Amino acid sequence: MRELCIAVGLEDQDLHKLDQIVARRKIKRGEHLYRAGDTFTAIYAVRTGFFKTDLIGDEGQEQVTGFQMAGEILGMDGISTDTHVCNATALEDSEVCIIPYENLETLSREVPSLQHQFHKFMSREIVRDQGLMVLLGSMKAEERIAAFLLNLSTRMKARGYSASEFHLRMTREEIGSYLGLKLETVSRTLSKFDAEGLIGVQHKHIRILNGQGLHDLLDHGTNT
Amino acid sequence: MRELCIAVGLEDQDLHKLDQIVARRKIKRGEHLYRAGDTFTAIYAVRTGFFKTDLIGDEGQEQVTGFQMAGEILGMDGISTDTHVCNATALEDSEVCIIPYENLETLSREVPSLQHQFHKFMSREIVRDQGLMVLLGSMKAEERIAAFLLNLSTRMKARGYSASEFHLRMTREEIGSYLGLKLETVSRTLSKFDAEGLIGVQHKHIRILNGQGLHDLLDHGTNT
DNA sequence: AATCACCTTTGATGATGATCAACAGGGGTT
DNA sequence: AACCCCTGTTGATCATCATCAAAGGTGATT
Repeated sequence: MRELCIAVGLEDQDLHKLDQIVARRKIKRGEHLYRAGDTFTAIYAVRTGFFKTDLIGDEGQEQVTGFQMAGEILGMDGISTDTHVCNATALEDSEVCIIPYENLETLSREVPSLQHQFHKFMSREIVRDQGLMVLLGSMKAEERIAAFLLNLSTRMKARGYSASEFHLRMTREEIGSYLGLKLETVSRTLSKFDAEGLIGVQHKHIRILNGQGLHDLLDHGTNT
Repeated sequence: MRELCIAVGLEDQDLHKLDQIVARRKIKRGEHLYRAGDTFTAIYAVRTGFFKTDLIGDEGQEQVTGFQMAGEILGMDGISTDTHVCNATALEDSEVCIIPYENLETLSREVPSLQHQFHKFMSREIVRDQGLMVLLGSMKAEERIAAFLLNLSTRMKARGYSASEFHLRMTREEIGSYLGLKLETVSRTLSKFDAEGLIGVQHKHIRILNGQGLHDLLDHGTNT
């Protein structure tokens, strides 16, 4: 339990209380953790694996709204209307902690540090979404891809994996959907970065060869 | 106090407690409610007026992340790091309720319905942001403008104003920034809608003449 | 090992919206 | 009333990325 993200900073006794309301669940690759329209009952903390969340627009167009890895929280979109508005799908065999929402509210009334931690996670999600809005609203294709790769790299590193070499769990199409680009543009841009020596691309295996070079792409091509 | 959005559904006695921690503040047009980098101490409920929030990217490019009107909450981005990440600016003379965050956490431990209401507002913000991500990631210029106008119309109506006739508080440039478009594109698209009889445009005064027509723009031009 | 489905790459073309530029209109101030 | 600045409109051109199309790779399944 100690590694459960939302439990950071809890006292032993409080951790034990949290432990009692939490269950676990394994999700196989390709399975849904929840779907848009499902009744909201719990939020989920990713223990292992990799997820995507997506929204289906009114006419069936899919838009990926996020990729979640170990330590990240899923499902907070459901609190607002007691119904999940997005789908959550495992992109590899995964395991989550199920945190029943009613119990979480009750417990966080007893444990201020848990309450505060939960609020921070909600707020972090808001900040993350707004960062993506800036990306979608003002960056060009190359900047989006560079930002995406650097973001993934940072998150991998924070989890003890290599920051410079990793496997993409998602397809080019899913990346494109997330970044507001078509899959061909994603593929082309990755090829270009590869040709320029910024990264090495072999299928889904990515090596960051010149992180600074990727950073430089972000710091210049912006509009006034 | 009763109209304070976050207070919906509270008992009289709880409302009184909330009342005791809340203060008010007037903000003149053009003034900041808070700025990026300010220490986070409170969230704000708009009582009257109109705000925009924006994020300044690493090289000074502004991106509007939202427009807030009466009953909407500002500042929840700050919980995550105890620092506001965006600016909030009044677009007309306005008044807000100041809800000191520490007091809110304390009180919401005593008042479950307040706690739940607060969580709903955070979640609603997440859902709103994700809706905007879909707009930015997959809609064309005309669809974005149509969606924007309809969204404004709906929110005006919910507050008792006319849904078919209202004043824009923001400039074309701010609309463009919000929608990921340039101001010229915003202007051109509004002119086109006007020419087609969908709306009437006189400077910042907008009349919705054919709401269904605007809706139809959304329901078709989407990608597979 | 062979087949198949899916993912990816790459090329050619075209549409959308950005950019550059000039001008018009309002609102406020003196 | 005259002026000025800010905001908005409109036109012409151009860059970016979407679209259409074809072919090559990979991994899974039989």
